[in-house]
Amino acid sequence: MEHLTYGYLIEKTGRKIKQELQKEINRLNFDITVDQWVLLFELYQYGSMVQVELAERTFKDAPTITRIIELLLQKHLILKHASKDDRRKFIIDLSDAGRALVEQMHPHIEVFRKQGWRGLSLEDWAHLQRICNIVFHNFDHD
Amino acid sequence: MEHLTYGYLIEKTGRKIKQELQKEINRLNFDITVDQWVLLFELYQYGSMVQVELAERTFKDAPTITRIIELLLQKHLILKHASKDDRRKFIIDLSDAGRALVEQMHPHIEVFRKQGWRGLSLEDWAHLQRICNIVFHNFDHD
DNA sequence: TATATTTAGTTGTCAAAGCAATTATTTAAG
DNA sequence: CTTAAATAATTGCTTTGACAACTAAATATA
Repeated sequence: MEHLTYGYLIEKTGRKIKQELQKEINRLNFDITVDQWVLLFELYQYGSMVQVELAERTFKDAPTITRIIELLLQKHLILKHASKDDRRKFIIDLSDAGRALVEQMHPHIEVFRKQGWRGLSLEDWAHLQRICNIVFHNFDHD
Repeated sequence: MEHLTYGYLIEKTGRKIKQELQKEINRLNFDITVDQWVLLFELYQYGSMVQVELAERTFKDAPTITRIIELLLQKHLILKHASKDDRRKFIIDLSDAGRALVEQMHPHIEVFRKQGWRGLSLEDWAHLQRICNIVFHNFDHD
């Protein structure tokens, strides 16, 4: 564990969380990736959305969103239809199957999430938020 | 910024750091990626190493290391030679060009690193380490 | 010693990240 | 009103991450 830098530490931790969550999803026999889950859950929480909004919310770029959407369409978990007021836009919606999947997965994800936070407090959460947000902000623009 | 989970927050922050560091490296006209930098710097700090060791130190898996090494060889920044005592192993070394590059880049990377930590203290660093290590450990094995 | 198990490294596949370039459409400016 | 600039989404390219399957060599076991 020598002397990692904060960037290294954060990246390593994030990768670990993602990797283990993926394993858990696989163990439960749900056939989607973590990033696909994130996108579905976003739609579940905030309702149908245009692709740019999805990109902003998930901090992914437009091409990445395009491709995740492609995969979720193949799995029939979302619907994509053209916007009427702006013909450049496409509105993305959960399908019934998508909604059902989110509702089935959500409790398991919550359990997983809590397990990862074992031994940590709400105060720690406040710390983590503060630190990450400052770092993020320090790099945002300048 | 709604109500992110810790996993989300950590991943988002890590991605931001990596992205901005890459931009900085590009601005300075160094022709390598962040992950290639990490590997070079590891060799610079700890000396020549076998691929498994590089994998452990950087928390990357063997195939990823194989491929990063391939790219660094193309750029003549490292050397790869067979180990005498174990014919499965390959010893990876910095080339003179690699060493020179690290020494040229290092000060800039340090400046970048410090800029990202603006407004944060040593105590914050201790907090971050504690939190990340606990989360990591919570997922390590169970 | 012969056989089985680990270990080191490689290759292939798919998903995702980041970037540049492109198309189509909308909005702003002249 | 026409042209220029901005926006939404897509496509292509390169790198990385995770996993599975594989080869070759070393170590352990019978």
